[in-house]
Amino acid sequence: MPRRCGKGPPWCHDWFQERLINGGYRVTMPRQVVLDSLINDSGHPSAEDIYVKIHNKHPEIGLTTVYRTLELLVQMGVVSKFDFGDGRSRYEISESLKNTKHHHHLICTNCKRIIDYTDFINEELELLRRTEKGLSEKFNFTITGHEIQFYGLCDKCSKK
Amino acid sequence: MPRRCGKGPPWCHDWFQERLINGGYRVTMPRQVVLDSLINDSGHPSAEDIYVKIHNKHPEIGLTTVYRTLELLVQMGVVSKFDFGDGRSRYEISESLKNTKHHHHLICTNCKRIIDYTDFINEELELLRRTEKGLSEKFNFTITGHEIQFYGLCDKCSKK
DNA sequence: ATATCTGCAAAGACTTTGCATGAGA
DNA sequence: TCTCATGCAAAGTCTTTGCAGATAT
Repeated sequence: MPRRCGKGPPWCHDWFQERLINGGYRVTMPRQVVLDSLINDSGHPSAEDIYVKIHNKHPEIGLTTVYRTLELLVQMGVVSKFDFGDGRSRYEISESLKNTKHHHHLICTNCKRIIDYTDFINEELELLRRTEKGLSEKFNFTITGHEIQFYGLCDKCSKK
Repeated sequence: MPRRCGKGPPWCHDWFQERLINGGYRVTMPRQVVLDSLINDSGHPSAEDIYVKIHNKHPEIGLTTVYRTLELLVQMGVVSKFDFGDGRSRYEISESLKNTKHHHHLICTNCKRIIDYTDFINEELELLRRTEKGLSEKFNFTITGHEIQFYGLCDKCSKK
């Protein structure tokens, strides 16, 4: 039977507890803390970024658990995993669970700065939908996601 | 003074020798062998794939050199580096140096199969050009490349 | 009660670095 | 000749795994 948050701690989310239970998983503190950290993060944290961020309040949560939790969250479709080519995976809460608009990424290959852009998105999305449809028909793929990113040098790095 | 291939071995490419020299690099056997392997590879080999592929004919070329050469080739713009989320980098000769059309990738998240698709590319490219222009103006970025990939399950994997 | 989760330490996978030897110009 | 490139082994990162103890239901 799903527990209810009531006036619970900030990392307590009804919908998440229910999704865990429906998936046959247990509602644990580390899972809720990691999820909450991602909900309140506007960036693209790596596993270690998350570990460090929650470490003050929750020193009992280990890096291994963060990795394992992220894997679970990705598998549940709650979180998206990205690779921007700097050798570590980065995570972001799924757009549908956040109040942010759909966006793509612009990455500076020099300083690794990542910019989310939402401009031009509508046009892109429309094309993506069509492409997705075409691709799934032609190759018999069940398409679950896409990634679009632009690489280049940011203003500061290109001045040098 | 640039050497000329003449009736040299298959891995001898005039233009590459010149580009090396112009860049202040030396024309060495491993560099030419790695480049030639990529030219004759229609897939998306990892560093180790390349190492294995050339190892029979060139057992004297070590994995470290393959890594170092790939880094050089990417930096020279001769080769593109990709990350499909399976924990290793993958490489492809730049389209302008090969007789293949521009393509994007469709990746099966289960069996890791990668399909190059060229359909819908024209429409995509046109949109990308516009987006690139818009982004570079808005964020003052010097855009050097883009990556578009779709993820999903291939026909075989989605049947299971 | 008991199957799942967790933390720690150790192992694993890929990539990079240090250094002496070898090769290109 | 003299600098740059290479191979080997070792080190470095990020990530995963094994296992005993802790926790959720």
